[in-house]
Parts: sequence; structure tokens; C-alpha cells
Amino acid sequence: MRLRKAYIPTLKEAPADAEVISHKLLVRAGFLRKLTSGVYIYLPLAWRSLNKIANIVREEMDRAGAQELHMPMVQPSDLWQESGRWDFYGKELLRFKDRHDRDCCLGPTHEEVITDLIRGEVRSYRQLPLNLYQIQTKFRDEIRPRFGLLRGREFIMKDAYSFDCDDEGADVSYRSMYDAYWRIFSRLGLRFRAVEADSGSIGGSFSHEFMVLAETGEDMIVSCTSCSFAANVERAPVVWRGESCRQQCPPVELTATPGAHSVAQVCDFLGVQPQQLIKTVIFAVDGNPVAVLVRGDREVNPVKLKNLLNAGELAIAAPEQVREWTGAPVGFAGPQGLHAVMHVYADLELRGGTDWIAGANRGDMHVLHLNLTRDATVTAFADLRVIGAADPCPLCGAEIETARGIEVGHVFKLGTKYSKALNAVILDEQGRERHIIMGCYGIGVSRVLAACIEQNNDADGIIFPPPIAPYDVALLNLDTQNADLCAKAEELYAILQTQGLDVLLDDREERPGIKFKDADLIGLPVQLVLGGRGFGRGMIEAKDRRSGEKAELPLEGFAAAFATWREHVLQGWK
RNA sequence: CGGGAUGUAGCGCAGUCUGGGAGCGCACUUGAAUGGGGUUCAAGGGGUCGGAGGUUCAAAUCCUCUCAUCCCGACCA
Repeated sequence: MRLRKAYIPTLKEAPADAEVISHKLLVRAGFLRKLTSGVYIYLPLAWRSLNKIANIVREEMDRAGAQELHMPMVQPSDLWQESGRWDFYGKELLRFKDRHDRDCCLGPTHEEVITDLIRGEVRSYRQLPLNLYQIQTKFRDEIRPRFGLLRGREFIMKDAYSFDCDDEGADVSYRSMYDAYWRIFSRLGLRFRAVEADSGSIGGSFSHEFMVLAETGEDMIVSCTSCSFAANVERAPVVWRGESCRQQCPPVELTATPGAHSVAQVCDFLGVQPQQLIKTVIFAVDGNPVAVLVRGDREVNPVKLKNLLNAGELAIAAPEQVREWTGAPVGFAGPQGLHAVMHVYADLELRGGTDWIAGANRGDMHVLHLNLTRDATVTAFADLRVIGAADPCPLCGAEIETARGIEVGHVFKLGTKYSKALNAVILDEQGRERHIIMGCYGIGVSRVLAACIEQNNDADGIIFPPPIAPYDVALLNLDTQNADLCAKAEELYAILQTQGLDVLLDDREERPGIKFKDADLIGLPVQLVLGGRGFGRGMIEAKDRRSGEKAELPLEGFAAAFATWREHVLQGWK
């Protein structure tokens, strides 16, 4: 592509609404323009990169035995009613009516459609296993879209669905996708981790997330410094080391704590440490009150609570609800007497202590010397808190470390959730009817592009990993007034293309500085600089965008010299 | 949905408090010089000041409504 003809609108300044680096650079480098909140136009450069990503995904999915198809984006409500998700999915599902007043939605995911397809066609175990996938635009009406392509409302996703007749087969399918994902993200040149994850609203029994490591990631992940354990903090179990409880504890005593409704305020007021407190958090679980107790310096993990209670909707109770249920304003709830109005769940860790300080269920009052077993009734003890950096690895007990990640892939073992809801059955070898065992597997293709840039950039712009760069080589003709130089540029342009490379030739009548800046901003892995200086000596400059390393290559025998140099650059990425 | 803010040329912004010429930088067009890291000079083109209504002799500016966008929060008591 000749830059003179290309639509690559680069900008000196980033738009004011861009916050994260990938968003700023994608806009500045001429990849992306916003249409409306969370909805973007992919310009030619972005589209080339996205296609390269998609093709790598395709190759590995095909290699894993999956078959590509393409499903509709507009879906009827009936299927969603049938699966139960029409009511359950929430406002992220964009709903509308067609001219006949029929309820429709834009597909945020395709379990319903694919299951409907399969139940109508597949009758025998002989037709399984099957794995079908598509690469398609999805729409999720996110509560707050932000960070450009990292959390858009409209985005490109690869979604795959596997169908097996038994659990063993489903496990094989799952493993095969897990391995394919590993290959995909490795080939894309990303630094990533695969972690155990919660299965969320998609449902199902087991899942892994593939996380690109980046400071701007919205997810926290933990991993063991010694063994293979790695998980999203949402899911990471906390082991209770079972320290014995101190038996001595004076009688409960009321104490005034005016205005102290946070752990920090209570600690300041009483001159105590957060570890001596019990934090009582009131949740509304499907409309009913539930209390969760954790140590004052810990955080409740709502995902664990949701799973423990097998709950649908779960939220922190509103202030009015807290007042109604506990009789006290927010900040003064405590375990005493709560069991009369709600279930009380306590984190395992609270078993290991006594003589607690807790809310008194009265405004501006706390209690001292609380002994949970003596002074309150706990429905159950369970692992309910968020893992912390000081906690040991739940598998081997070694030290753990935390990191931020961007979720770019997710594999789920769904089990029979959708095949039961939509009655997708087959006949097994014995002629018995069985529900199909399903799995689903997603990759955020457009998010991969942004995540990759979050991970690979510097002050000058993007640094593209070679596999997903929109072009392989930037060829800069520094002086378009010089006919000899232009002829040489064209010659090199042709040579590179015969080597199978995608080349972006800067043939604009611009000053060299502009060409250098734009080349760095767009971030193609290799730059070739053809200018008067080197040309006079029969040389051309090559620059590795990642390392900044430069070399002079001879124009005589250029093809071979360049191939060697480029190989050297590619090695740097390994 | 709660809180905060912003909408003025393609992009970044000033002007709004205190009403009276619609401006600056970049980008764009033309010309000249320059020619290896966003060069310089000159001359230009481009805006219903987000929209509607109101107050006023007069509104980007004041008032009301509305639309849009962004930030923070919407789990930690």
C-alpha cells in the first residue's frame, strides 16, 4: 500500500475522551474512530490487524477440529424465554421490537441459537462430537463502556460451542480448546496467563480465563510462585489454616462509637486494629436479606457468596433495606440477633478468633468482646472472602503473587445447562435419550488488538508484534523529489512484496520528520529508510521498532540481506 | 441509576463569571524557501457556538427544558 493513497488519518493529539494508552494510540495512529459510546469504526489499518488476529484464531480452531459457521445477530426472544435468560440476562441484552411487535434482541452470545440449531438436526451419538464456531460482531449494552476497544458495547468475538454425548468427551473437547487457546495467544505474541475463573452469567460448571498481563487490566489474578495454581481473585479459594480459638472472652459490652460507620473510623475511634473487628455486610439476595461476616481487614467476595447460595440476583443492600432489616443505619450492623431476620454466613477465618469488635445493630454503637459461638447464631461458616497477597497458595501453601490482567479468552464447560433448558437430546449406543454435554469458548478479537497495544507501546507509539501488525514493513522514501530514489523505492517495494510481505510505502511529499513520527506511531515491526545519505553509498537503513536497533543494508543484494535482518528482528520477539 | 464535568472549525482548546466584533494552536488549500526526527514565512477556505424555547434593543455568554459525551461510583459499611 502506498501511503499517498491510503486512508490512514494520524493525529498529533489524542482525543480528550481517550483514557488508556491503547485507545489513545489506536485513535492517533489512524486505526479507530468512535461512532457513539462504546461503538467504534475500524479504519483500514485496524481491519487488517483484526483480520490477521482472526486468521490465526481460525487456523488454530480449524486445527482443533472446529468448523466455522455464521449465525444471525438479530435473535427472537422465544429462544431466550426458553433458556430463561430473557429475564435473567439483564439490561446488557439490547432488546427491541420488530414491525410485527415481536420481541427481539441483538446477540450478546449465541448459546440459544446454536443449541436450537443442533437440537433440530442432531439425533444420534454418531453425529458427535461437534464443535462449531463463528467470528462475529456482538452487542452487549454495557453499563459503562470505557477504555476504547477494551470495553466496548459492540465488539468482535470468536465464539465456539462444543457438543458431546458424555462427560469424558466433553472434557476432551474442553482440553482441546484450552490447548488451542494456548497456541493462539502464543502465536499472537502476547504475554498471558490461563487462570481458573468463575463461570458467571453464561453458566456452567468449570472454566478458565486467558488473561493478557497489563497494568490497565480490569481483573485481578493470583498465581502461585511455586506451583501451577493461577486463578481470578473472584474464584481463588482461601484455605483456612485452622488456628485454635482463644477460649477466654469477657462478656459482651456495648460501647458508643458516634459517627464511626467504617472500619477505619471505628479503629481510629477505639484505637484498635482492623483485624480485631468483624465487618457485617448485608446483601439483598433475590430480594431477601443475607448477612456476611468477614474480618475487618478483609473483603467479601460476592461471587463466592452467590455460588454458595446458588443465587440469581445479588447486590449489596440499599441503605433503606439495611435500616429496615437490622434496625440500624448503614455501618452499625453486627452479628448479634441477626439470625432472627436473616441467614448469617461467616468467613472461615472468623472461627479462628474471639473477643471481636462488631456493630451493635444500633446507631452509633458497637460491641466489644464478642464471641461468635456464644453471642450469635451463624447459619454456616464458609470461604467468603477475597484472597489477599499475604494468603498462602491454596494448593501448595507457597507464596502467591497478584497481577492485573485483561480477559481476552474464556473457556467454559457448560454441561447440560442449555441442552436441558432447550431439550437438546441424542440417543446413545444403548438407544437411551441423553442431554448433550456442551462447552463454549470465546475470544475477544477486537479486545485482543487493544490488549496487545496495552502491552506493547512506548512514548513514540505502538510496537506491533509481527503476527498482528497491519503491515510487515514500513518503507520510507525520504525524498520524493529525487527521481532515482523514487525508482529505487518502487523497486524495493516490489522486491519485498515478492517475498510475501505486506509493505506500507511512505511516498508522501512530506518532510522526513513526519514520516519517521508516523512510522513509529503506527508501529510496524520493521522500518526501512531510503534517503539520500545511504543511497549515495548504496545503502539503506533498517530499524527494529521494538528494540530501536538500527542497521545498514546494502542495496546490492538487498533481498537476501533484508531477509536475514528481518529474521533477526523476529527472533527478538521470541 | 447516583455524583461530577464538558459540548465553540476535522483534532486540541480560549472566550461564558461581567451580554455588544467568533478566536488561538494543529490539520487542510495555494505559493515560496527548506529537505534525515511533527521546518519556516506568506496568503486563504472552513463554525446554525450540541438542540429547542425564553429574557433582552442585543445571547456562545443569563434562565428553562432537552440531547450527547466523558469521569467517579453503583460490592466492603
